[in-house]
Amino acid sequence: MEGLCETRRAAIKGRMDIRELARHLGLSIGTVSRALNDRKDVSPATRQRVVEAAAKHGYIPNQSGRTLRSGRTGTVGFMLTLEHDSAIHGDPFFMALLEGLQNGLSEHDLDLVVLLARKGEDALTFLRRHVSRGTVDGWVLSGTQHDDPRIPFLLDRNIPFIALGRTAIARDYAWIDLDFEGVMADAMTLLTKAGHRRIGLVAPPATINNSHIVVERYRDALARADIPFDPALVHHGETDESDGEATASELMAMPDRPTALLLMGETAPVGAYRALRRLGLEPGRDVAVIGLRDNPACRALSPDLTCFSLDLGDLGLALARGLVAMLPGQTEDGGPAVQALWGMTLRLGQSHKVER
Amino acid sequence: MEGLCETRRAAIKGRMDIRELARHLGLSIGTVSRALNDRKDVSPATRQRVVEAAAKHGYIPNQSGRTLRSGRTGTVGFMLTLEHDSAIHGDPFFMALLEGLQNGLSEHDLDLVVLLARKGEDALTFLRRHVSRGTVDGWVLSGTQHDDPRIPFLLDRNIPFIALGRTAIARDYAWIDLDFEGVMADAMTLLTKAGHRRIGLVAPPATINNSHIVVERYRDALARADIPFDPALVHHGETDESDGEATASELMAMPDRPTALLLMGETAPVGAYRALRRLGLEPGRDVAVIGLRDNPACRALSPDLTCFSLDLGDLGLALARGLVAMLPGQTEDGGPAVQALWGMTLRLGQSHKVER
DNA sequence: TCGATGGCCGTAAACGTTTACGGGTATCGC
DNA sequence: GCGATACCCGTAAACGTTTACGGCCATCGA
Repeated sequence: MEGLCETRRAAIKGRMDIRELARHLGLSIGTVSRALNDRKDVSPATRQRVVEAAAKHGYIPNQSGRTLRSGRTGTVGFMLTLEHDSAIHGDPFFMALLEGLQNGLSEHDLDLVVLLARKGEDALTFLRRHVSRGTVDGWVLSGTQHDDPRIPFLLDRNIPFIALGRTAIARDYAWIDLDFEGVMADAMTLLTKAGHRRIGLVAPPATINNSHIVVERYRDALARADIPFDPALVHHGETDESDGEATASELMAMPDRPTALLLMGETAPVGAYRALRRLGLEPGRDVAVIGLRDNPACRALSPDLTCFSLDLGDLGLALARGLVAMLPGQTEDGGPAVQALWGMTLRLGQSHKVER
Repeated sequence: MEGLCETRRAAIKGRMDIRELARHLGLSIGTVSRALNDRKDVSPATRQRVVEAAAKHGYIPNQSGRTLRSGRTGTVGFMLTLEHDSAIHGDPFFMALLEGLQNGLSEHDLDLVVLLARKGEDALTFLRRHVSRGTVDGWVLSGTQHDDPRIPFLLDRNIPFIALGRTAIARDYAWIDLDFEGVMADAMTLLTKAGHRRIGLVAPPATINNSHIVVERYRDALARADIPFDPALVHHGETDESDGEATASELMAMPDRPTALLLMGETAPVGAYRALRRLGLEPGRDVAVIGLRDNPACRALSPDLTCFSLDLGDLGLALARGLVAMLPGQTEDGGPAVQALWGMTLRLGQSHKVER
């Protein structure tokens, strides 16, 4: 009876069970499980025999079964919110990042799972849904808002996570953020040293956290150079291509128009080039232009855009390691949560120059 | 005893069980499950009462439990192989596609899960690993090779999938592919009508399936225009930026150099523009250039690149619907597997022109 | 009135793992 | 020779759902 039942299951499903594997080996499923999970209480000889048999029969443990019992999924979730789709679509930022993340997680036998919010689904309900379904062990959060409800949500349930980007939340959690302070300092120094006194700034929307940092450092740099702050020179927008074009047009239509543009968006410089040329102005000759990152779109610009670069693969690796340290049972404790700024290096092109 | 045990579990875990929810309602867990899954054998009044209680307590079923029992995960996997990373990194193709996919799946209460192969992990072993772990119910395959082992693997185990791209495999399966036939016909007509007789072609690597189609149609078009085929004008490469630059340089160094370049890669035109200008040649004036797709990088080019466009969101939607029709229990049968070409429309810029 | 039918609901057995617990040897120290 | 101690291994109970099955009650037709 019992034997019949087991053969039936194996025959029907055609899948290698841990039970089936144990039967082949003449062992109990408990021993097989212990052997495959590198736990103690298994003799080296048996362990090897089990591992070899598993490889031979192509046995890979069912994830639902092990998750249900152990509570661990062996996966980490990356939350991709496509709220501002234009900003993301033009953005190869994440693709390169994902690879680094997966590489970092692979070191600990973990897998990365990228999840997308459903149409019209709020970021928090999306997170809540997947958290209570138990899809992943930990989270990498991107696109952090100035006041991001996901952070307290995860903190209160002490679910491991690391954020790509700071917030205004005054609680202790792990994050890595791009060094916008350094970027702004370098860019503003370059421009003020060259004699620019009217510098147009395109910053991300005010809801995004780094927007505040950018504007703050912009004003600091002006003060250091004894230049009065003119709020009309600062624009907040989606920092995508079309917005870059519109904003550059507006700034250049001012009576006392800027001599330099600082565009803190991935594809904004593309639009800015277009807008300038429509006005008969050439970037790098009539107007100085500095962008944020040397992404493929900006690399296509001519003259070469002066902007900043970073190693996205390394950043992904750092995020992965920061998160892994917080997962239960990985190390003893992992120490304090990582909080770090990720430096970006200035790449001089031709676009920051002007002829006087 | 029993009551104590249950309270302990709920107190410790702090999570709302189906058992806990049933206790609150004074119902059995079977009835609760049936009510939430919209099955029969539940009175309308009870059903409503259960649904309301679930919403009130924020109960969301644990995925591992339901998957383990039912065999369904409610998710669809998108396989992202970063083998040719340069081709992908510069490629916002997928990001836009993913959104359409998720939207299509949301219609059926399914979720998209993007998975990355580990470093050095073969595409097939990656797939085999996740299939036997049972991570998803169906697959969307991209980057199909000319002879792709993943196709027979999934077919033999009759696991639902749809491929973005054809292969040379003569078996019946669902796929949607870009209409490279149409693209090549339109592009070649444009060039030959303009009098070009030496047209340089940059095609994807020979292992990629569409590479064959591209070259085939290239020769067809030449034959139609009574132009002899010169194999020296055809290059196979990664079709990324640096490769586009190298290939364009090579082609332009020929004694009888081409008067037009046809670049069937996402970012190859960016490199080509750069190479041409280094030789003192201006795209759209001295050499005609036609690209594949109007991605952000190509949109940054000046003069405007003549290339093709498609709605990636719609494509994702179509893929999702094609796959959903194959999932068990969705419809009666779903009919024959969808096999379709996805049209691309020509966008005329300035780059295809030449002065004679 | 009675058998049959159908609507609701509870019971319990799965699904495939992990893991606490206990038992059986062999080894070791005295 | 004997108790104590490792070292292995098997047993069985979880984990949270779904679902086949059976039972109860009300309704209905004759």
